[in-house]
Amino acid sequence: MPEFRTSPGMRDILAPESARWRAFVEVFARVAGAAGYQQVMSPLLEDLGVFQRIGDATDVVTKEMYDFIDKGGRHVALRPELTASICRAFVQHRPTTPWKVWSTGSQFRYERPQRGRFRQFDQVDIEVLGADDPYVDVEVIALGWEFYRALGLRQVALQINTLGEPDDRARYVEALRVHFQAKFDSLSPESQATSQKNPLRVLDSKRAQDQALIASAPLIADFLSRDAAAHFATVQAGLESLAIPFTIDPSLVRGLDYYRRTTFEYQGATLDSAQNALGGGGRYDGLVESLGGPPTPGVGFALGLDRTLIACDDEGVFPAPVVDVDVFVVDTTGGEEALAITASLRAIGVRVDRAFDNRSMKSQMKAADRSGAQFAVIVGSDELAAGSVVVRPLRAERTEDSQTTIPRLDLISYMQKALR
RNA sequence: GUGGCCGUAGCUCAGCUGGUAGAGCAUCAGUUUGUGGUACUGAGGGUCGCGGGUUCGAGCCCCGUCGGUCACCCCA
Repeated sequence: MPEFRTSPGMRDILAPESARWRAFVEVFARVAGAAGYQQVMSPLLEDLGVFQRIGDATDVVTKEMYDFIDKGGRHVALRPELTASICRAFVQHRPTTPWKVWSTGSQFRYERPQRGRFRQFDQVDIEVLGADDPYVDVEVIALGWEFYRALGLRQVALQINTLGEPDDRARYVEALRVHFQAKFDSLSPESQATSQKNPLRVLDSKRAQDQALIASAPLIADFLSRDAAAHFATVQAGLESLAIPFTIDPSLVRGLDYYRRTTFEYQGATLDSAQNALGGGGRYDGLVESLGGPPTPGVGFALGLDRTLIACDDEGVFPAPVVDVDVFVVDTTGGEEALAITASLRAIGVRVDRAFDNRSMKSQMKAADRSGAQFAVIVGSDELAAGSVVVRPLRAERTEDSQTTIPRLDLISYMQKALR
């Protein structure tokens, strides 16, 4: 065992998976860009207070934050999510609204790692600030849906719900509290505690013991104001007009306290129940204000890279792209020729690799084969003396005279034609 | 934070009721005195996670610890 290895919940992403991650973000950037969203890059580190506005009742804030005092005495934290940072950026820069942005990057939560869950994890993210229109909710939800389709995923289920206006939500939470209090003893010990702090969250419990009481719980639908009900109805109608299938899940409350009105979640059918949330989001109309900005409606989502890639594996879609070179230079005369040849070919945009350490020709040819190159350019002592190089096709069937010797000076134009 | 399972070469793993380590793949080299993909041959590489204990003797048993994994929790 090496003395040092990655810290728990952290990992190295090596090739070919690293290329897949890059491609993943590129697809997302394309989908978001095509809808008029622009990228925002915010710091990994913020004042702790930025994230505390997410809500004191959430585990993300109270138990899972990587926070510390920096050398200047500031209490800072590694971001546990993107939304709060982006809202802080909105307050700081006051862009014109609607501000439609996408973002991506690592986030940090101190949790026990398991399948589809790491302490450093990546998401892609969409936020729209400054528009109250239910059709923004629809656009955002549809964007996530499109993205999954662009990856090739088919077995994704969209769940939606509404939590109502703040007043609706407050009355509903109170009704839930009463409901759970009445049958307190039949709740699991964990849910008993949760029902005191945040009754909504009990609806999220996966324990069998709690299911009966969850099923008999009051429904948010009975607490909605006219405006909230109308908003939700328009969201549903919009999704229907786009032919995006969805299910209304009254227990979909999501983990962050800032959600108001619309909430939604994309669930992978192939993942089992524990970590089946590929992505989720909703409205968070009060968040910007709580960060010191003007009253500003907001809606957005975050999609987890790890879980989405697991879903891709399960469906056999979105494989890691192959990263090959075009040409591999084999030089048995010491390597200086290879230096010149690779430089001149790279200068015209040809992807070129070479061997080092003056290995045997056989060894270099093996490396050439593994590189995936279409051609090997071979320089031995004869070629060096004659001012020529051998160009050998590697992909084609092997035949005795498939290779050809050309003057060194003709190599650039030869390759330009051969690789066209 | 709680619990189950696991921890042997770079990777995947084998190792019977305890007798001081093996395979496949990968790597490197050779068979082929300049030329890859197949085949054959060989080589390098392990203080069996770490620390204690039991024993004449531990990879194998016991305790602890660290790490991994899965589940709860939480959430993406």
